[in-house]
Amino acid sequence: MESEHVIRGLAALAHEARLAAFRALVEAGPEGAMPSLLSERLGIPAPTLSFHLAQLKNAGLVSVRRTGRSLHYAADYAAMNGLIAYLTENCCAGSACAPSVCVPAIEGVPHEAPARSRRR
Amino acid sequence: MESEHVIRGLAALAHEARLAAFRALVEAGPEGAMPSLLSERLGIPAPTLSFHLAQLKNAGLVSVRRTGRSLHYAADYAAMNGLIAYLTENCCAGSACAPSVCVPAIEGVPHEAPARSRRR
DNA sequence: TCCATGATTTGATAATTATGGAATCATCAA
DNA sequence: TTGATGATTCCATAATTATCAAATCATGGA
Repeated sequence: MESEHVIRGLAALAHEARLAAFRALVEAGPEGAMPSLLSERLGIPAPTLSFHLAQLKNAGLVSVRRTGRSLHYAADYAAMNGLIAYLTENCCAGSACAPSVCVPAIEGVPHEAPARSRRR
Repeated sequence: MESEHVIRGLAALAHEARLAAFRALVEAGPEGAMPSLLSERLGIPAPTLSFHLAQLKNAGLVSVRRTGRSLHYAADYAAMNGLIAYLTENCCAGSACAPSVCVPAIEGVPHEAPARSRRR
């Protein structure tokens, strides 16, 4: 079920701490950021932040990788674009819509442009 | 508080019934649709739908107008674009981002294009 | 080993949100 | 008025979500 996935994404972003964390990661770029940094930067206790990052991860909006004893969370641009595409799908009855696409300009892994408004 | 408004919008969309209703309204265009129609189309009891439409309205994502004894809810494209703009703000550290804009192609009231990525 | 550090899990509590039948409101036509 | 119709509000119940101290896990040195 496609919409279910979208709903999880929207719900994940619909919280002050998570939206702030996600935006910080979006700014951070493909490199991502460590929980300890985000915790300090956003003023969120580590366990609470961990809970919220888990939600974002569960929703597929961020990815994690480990380097030594620290983790690096990074925004998943493709997932974000997918969300936006779903919202704007069919929005203009077939015309006048500029594509909503966002790709990290920094080097990083090349993300393919997300599918757009497949009309029926 | 800007983010608070965005959070209300995201939370409003992060629900199966509301996302379905909003998308139906997005498809319906500026004309909008009546609750009774949506209720039947989406299979949602009238009181429940009314509750959810109120949430969408409270979040500023839809507008309402009355015609006789029926109401017409319509998607607010500018609000939707504002949401998307907020999410993609700073997403690419300043480059490579196509603008995310959606305007109703049908006649209707002309919506100004939403503000995009005002960098700091 | 043992310690220090970065991070998550546990768990108990608090707060918020969703549901839909019944009652009520709003408008119009006869 | 009265009746019919479109829609919302009330309200009790159910379900979900958030918080963070304390405990635990994971990794890399000394």
